[in-house]
Amino acid sequence: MGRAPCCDKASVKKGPWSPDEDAKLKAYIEEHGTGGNWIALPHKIGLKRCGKSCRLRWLNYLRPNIKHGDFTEEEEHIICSLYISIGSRWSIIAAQLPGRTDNDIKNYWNTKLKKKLLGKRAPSRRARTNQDPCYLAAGAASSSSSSSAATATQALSASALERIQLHMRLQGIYGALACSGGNDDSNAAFGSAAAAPPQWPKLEALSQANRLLPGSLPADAMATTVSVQPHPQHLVEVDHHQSLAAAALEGEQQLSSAGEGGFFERPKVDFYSPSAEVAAAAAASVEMNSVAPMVVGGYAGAAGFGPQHHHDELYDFLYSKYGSVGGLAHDGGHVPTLPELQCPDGAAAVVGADEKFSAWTAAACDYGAAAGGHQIQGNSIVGSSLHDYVLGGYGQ
DNA sequence: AACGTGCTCAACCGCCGAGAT
DNA sequence: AATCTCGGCGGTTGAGCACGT
Repeated sequence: MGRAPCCDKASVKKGPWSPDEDAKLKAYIEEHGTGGNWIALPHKIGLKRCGKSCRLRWLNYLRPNIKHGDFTEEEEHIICSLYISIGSRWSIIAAQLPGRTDNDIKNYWNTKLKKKLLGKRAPSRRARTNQDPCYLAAGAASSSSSSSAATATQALSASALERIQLHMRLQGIYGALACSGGNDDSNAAFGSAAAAPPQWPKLEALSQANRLLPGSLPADAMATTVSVQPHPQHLVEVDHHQSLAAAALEGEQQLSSAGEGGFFERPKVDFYSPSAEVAAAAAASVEMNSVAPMVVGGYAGAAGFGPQHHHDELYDFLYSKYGSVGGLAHDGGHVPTLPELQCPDGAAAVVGADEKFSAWTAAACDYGAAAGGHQIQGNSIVGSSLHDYVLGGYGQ
């Protein structure tokens, strides 16, 4: 049942930090650094705190150049796009937003953005502790470790479910705008530009100036602050097809490297690739591309809807063009660009993301692009279990 | 004014992976 | 190779505040 706690809980103070404790911790770290040992640090300063607590306090609150509150539209957009792409990898998302902590982003997502995008109320305390069916459905996956019945539904994490919802909402928006008349044949829909479903919003580069992290921080203060290196070749400069191919190739490699016995069966991949060399070259520079899952899911043939289109769509959705519940103003039609995601831990993060992707794209992405419809085909378990959860979010 | 409910966010918990021994 | 220690991460909790009735 896990390893022993890192400190003696009986002699360790918990709860909110006092200004005095903050001052002690800040002064010490600014002068000496952490010494590479958070556990020993509180004893050196004379704080009755757990080392992990000190680390958290420093990283989330005391560290220089931390921003709190007031997320900009651009930041919201980045968070949403990355969440759709990689799920709840808050540290990776935080690495794209200088000055923001993973904790802040996580809180912001859970309390505001999720509701704005999904139109879903956060489960009440009562619902969480009792038997609220919606909450149980949503939380089934994350709390199912003790269950021996590893159903497909349970294998989907709560964040994956939310991402399905987000995608479906965008799908619905798209369908309402672009798809006149229903389409019961999903394969036909994929082959038709007129009925093509949207691809994932593309991540593009923020200006480099906006990406650089403060260089004045002590090295150990950057423990979870990942340096974002200038990137010589932005996705935005890469031919779209190259990006698709590269991302698909990378996903292919990662999935194959996951070895045999994977939980999910891979869907058949049939994506456009100009050439293997180009794809390989692009793959070397593209750490992650949110288009990849859609490629894996079989959408790559869709034509006529460039990444900017869906990027705009997400933005418009987020900022009320389509009457989302958020209601934030969208001034002047300017759409901020999104960052090319640079994973601090590189391949591992990508692999993890793709595992999630393969999970739900394979299981649930074979749904039709019918206008206004949110059908899920090909996996009745996922479809039925999602039904209430998904539809419950509409109409707000 | 009093009460109940919902929201926010700082902090905690427990697991995992990496590195050291 | 096995075990231990630590940093890091994502999920969850709960105190305090805001708001509605």
